[in-house]
Amino acid sequence: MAWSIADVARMSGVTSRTLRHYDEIGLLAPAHIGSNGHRYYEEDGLLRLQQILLLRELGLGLREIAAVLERQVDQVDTLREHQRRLLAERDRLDVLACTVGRTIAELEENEETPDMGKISRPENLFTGFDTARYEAPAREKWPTEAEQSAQFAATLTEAEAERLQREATAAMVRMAEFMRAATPVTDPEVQAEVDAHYQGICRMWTPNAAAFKALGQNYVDDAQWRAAYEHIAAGLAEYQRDAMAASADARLS
Amino acid sequence: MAWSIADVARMSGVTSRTLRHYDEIGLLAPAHIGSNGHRYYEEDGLLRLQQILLLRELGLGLREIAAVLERQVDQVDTLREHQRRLLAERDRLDVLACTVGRTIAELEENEETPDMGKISRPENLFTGFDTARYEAPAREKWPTEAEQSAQFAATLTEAEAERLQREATAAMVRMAEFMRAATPVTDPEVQAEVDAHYQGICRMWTPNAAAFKALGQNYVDDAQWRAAYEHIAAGLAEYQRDAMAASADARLS
DNA sequence: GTAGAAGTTGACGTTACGGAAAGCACAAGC
DNA sequence: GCTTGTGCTTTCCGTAACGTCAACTTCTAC
Repeated sequence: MAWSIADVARMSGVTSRTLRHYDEIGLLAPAHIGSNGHRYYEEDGLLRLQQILLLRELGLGLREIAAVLERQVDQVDTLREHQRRLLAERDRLDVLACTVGRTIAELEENEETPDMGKISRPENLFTGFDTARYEAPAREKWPTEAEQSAQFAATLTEAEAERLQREATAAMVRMAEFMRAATPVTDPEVQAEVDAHYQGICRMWTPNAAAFKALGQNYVDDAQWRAAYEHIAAGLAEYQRDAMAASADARLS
Repeated sequence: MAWSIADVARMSGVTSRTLRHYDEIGLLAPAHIGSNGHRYYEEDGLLRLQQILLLRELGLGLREIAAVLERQVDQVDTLREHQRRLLAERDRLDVLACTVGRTIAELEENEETPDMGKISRPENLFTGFDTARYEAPAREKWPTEAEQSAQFAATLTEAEAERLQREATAAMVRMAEFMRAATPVTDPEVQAEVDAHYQGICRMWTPNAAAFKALGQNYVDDAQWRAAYEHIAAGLAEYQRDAMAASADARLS
């Protein structure tokens, strides 16, 4: 009893295209091929197809299925590993769905603002730059100054805040270029960047030498600031801190 | 301030290949291109890239991201739909992992048998053919005969049982061909098939006309039998039943 | 002057097929 | 004998989002 490709397709529920594919990749060859080129399958082929489809429904790849059927690997090991991947992927999707849910909630919450449709909130930028976060770690040491900077931040429109963020990002990238070129932190160009940074901070408050150095150290110590710098280049947080310390020593008291 | 492709790659954490890809598909074009062909990005490009990467981390496809950023679709709607898909896929993987776990357990349970490494257990065949299941629905009406068939099934080796299953599958496919050709159930060829079926059953017990007709009706009524027939061809269960009834009327008493 | 770094385009590979095009073989009906 | 229809064949393109060469140009540094 020989079945044509359409017979097997009807019996198994797959398309003839799939059967040709399995033949092509060597997963399931027909028992013989007629003089007209047609594929004919026998019962052992059907049995093999049944096994293929069972494993396929479990989510295994065709490569793995072939290895299992050729007895090259142990099927229990393969299935155990596969299950591990399935569970990991399930958990990933679970977390992802939660994140999407939170994003939706945030978008809807801000819907009444005229700025609807905006996705780039500060916490989503790569730099993690955030005026609210900016002041937080410093507040413990200089509460009065931190209060001033908070008041300043409150005066900004969102567009202005965004422009400041982009400027800060650009400055960080320029610093990274200096670092990559192994420019000493005392180099005039680097110090000019630090000066610009200092001027920016002075729009909020005016740190003295110790405060400015502490701020630099904070970029290294604070996890979020450090991540922001390290995301741009490895070692950038330390480089920024050293440059700020050099600037403070040279020009502040 | 113009950044090279490598600058943007460092800042954003993606590869330059990815940026070229985004340019290629029109998702993110550089601000301008130098006379040497190099891509240069400006701040608005960075901002757009930030949005792209945020949405990408949420699992959206680049096509959808483009639609959102071009304001062609509402982002909240898109995210909601996306979340639905994520949850559905998560559930699917959850079920799949459970199924794989059960399969592993079954395989390990049967490990001590000499037949380890075997995947095709009867319940996994497309036909759903199973000698244990075969007798169950009939047992209520003809308990004695069902007991005989159970004893017969117990005498079979697994290889013999499998051969019988394949024979049964082949017979079902032949019947499906007759049905597809609109062959009347009283046709001699069809009746020959039914006779062979009857002979097979007679190896277990010997139904009279009423029992044989009831068996055929059972193929239509029982969900598992019906599914096995319908899986091969729509309407096959009824066709089989009618053929068996015709045979019973003509040759049994 | 030449090595090295960084850029470019182009093409192929990945998964598991779907779909279309173009052609061959065989049967039925005119 | 010719057309039409059916079923099969091979071959190629497309999918998502890039990774990975390969071959080439351009610019900078020693």
